[in-house]
Amino acid sequence: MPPLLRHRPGAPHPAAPDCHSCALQGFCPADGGCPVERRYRLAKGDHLFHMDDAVRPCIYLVRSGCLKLYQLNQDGVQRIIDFPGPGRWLGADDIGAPRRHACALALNACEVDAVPYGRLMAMLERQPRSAELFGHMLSRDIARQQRLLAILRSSPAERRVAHFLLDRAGPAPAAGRAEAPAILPMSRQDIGDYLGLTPSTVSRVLSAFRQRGWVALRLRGFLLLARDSIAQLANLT
Amino acid sequence: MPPLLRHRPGAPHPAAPDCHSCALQGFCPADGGCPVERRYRLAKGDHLFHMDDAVRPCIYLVRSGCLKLYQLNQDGVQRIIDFPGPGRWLGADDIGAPRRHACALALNACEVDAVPYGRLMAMLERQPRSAELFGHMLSRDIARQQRLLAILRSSPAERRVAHFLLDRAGPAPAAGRAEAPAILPMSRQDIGDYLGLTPSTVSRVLSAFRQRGWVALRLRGFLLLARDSIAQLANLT
DNA sequence: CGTTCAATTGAACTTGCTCAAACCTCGTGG
DNA sequence: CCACGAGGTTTGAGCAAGTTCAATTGAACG
Repeated sequence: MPPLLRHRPGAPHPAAPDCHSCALQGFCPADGGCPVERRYRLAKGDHLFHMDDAVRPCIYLVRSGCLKLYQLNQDGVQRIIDFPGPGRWLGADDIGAPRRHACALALNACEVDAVPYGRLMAMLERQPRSAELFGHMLSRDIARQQRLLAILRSSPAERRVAHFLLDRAGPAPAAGRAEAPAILPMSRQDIGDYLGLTPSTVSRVLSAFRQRGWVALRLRGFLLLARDSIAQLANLT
Repeated sequence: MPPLLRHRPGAPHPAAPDCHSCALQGFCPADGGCPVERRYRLAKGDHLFHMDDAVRPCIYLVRSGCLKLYQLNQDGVQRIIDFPGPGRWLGADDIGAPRRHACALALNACEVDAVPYGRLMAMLERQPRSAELFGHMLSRDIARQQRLLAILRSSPAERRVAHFLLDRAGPAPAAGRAEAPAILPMSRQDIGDYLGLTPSTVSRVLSAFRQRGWVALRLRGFLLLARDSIAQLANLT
């Protein structure tokens, strides 16, 4: 079990924990009743939870770092579900289930805040239209899954990778500002599993992008040099 | 707007509406407070709602028939999301959104019951652990999406079609009983869009199954002759 | 009975996979 | 400090699967 930060459970959170990029944006009451209970620090390779763990009734907010959410087949083959990073949450789809249905592994050093279901629900119920709020909260994840489904259904490899890179790079920088280097903490194998491609194909496509001058590649990161070209190829709908 | 059945809103549902196969199985109070407000009858080709319609705060329970849930690209290309049939619901992922993000089209004659969010939520809140219940309700859909994701990521065409047929055929009949004929109300194009294949490939695979004696094909339906072989090919994990 | 649209089938082609070899990176230990 | 080894990455050649395009068949409906 990973070490946890000092923070008195039950008390309102001592300092605003990155509210500007929080997944609960707009749901917390303005009077500072932050529902975070604990902060976990994970080192690279640590598991936040395993498949078939008993579900601790919490959702987790990712503050920094990047995780790999995956399932293990009985064949031992992994099925990547997602790579949640800062501003995302995990565990909401295990609400009401007895055991976790996936593993969550830290790809690099991570900070993760735990919010107990009880506090989340109490907070929502203090708001009018709690059902709508909760639904809206979940709908972002459903929409993300559907975007991935759309890509997997029938896109060539280059479009899949283009989409993935844009997703990793985040929103475009303000006009006139340079692209920030983006990290790629997962292996080519992981990317391939996520996109339905083989590691070889991922590598080939990335090399092709590099040769066209679209990206600068490093082993665990990249820099977008031609976001427009990549976005055009990805053909975002 | 489709015609609606006579049923006094606000009153408890006059007759138990197919509770044995209802998607709300286990959530309704035992004392008969069925939250259904109205029943819609749709003819083949009718839309229950369109993309970008203002969201009427209801979820819809499919009682009979089969619908096509899809989005329209700006290119005019359709993206199939799902084919909800009896016992499924629609619209839960639009909770909290201002506009519907997909179209729902009846593929044949359908009966659909509407449940207002308000009643659903009131019903859940009368139960202990309403959050868990609601989460459990949604998790079935998420699990379905993830199963589809797994298939799309890297299965050959035959496995995709095998999986689709098993999904359409429903659970195996009791030992010794014959397979019931299953309907296939959608076009080959729709099946292809759903599975990430071309209509040609779908047709080829179905023909191959027929030639192996695994299925009997009709234009808008089929009959499983060798469920075992197909299940083995689908290799359900 | 003819029209129309969907489904089937065939042939050539393209894409991404498989298999395999070479290479790079990084941690480990001499 | 350097050599070594292990694992991940890149790249190539051949191959198999599915697509594209087009022609044919079939079914439904006026």
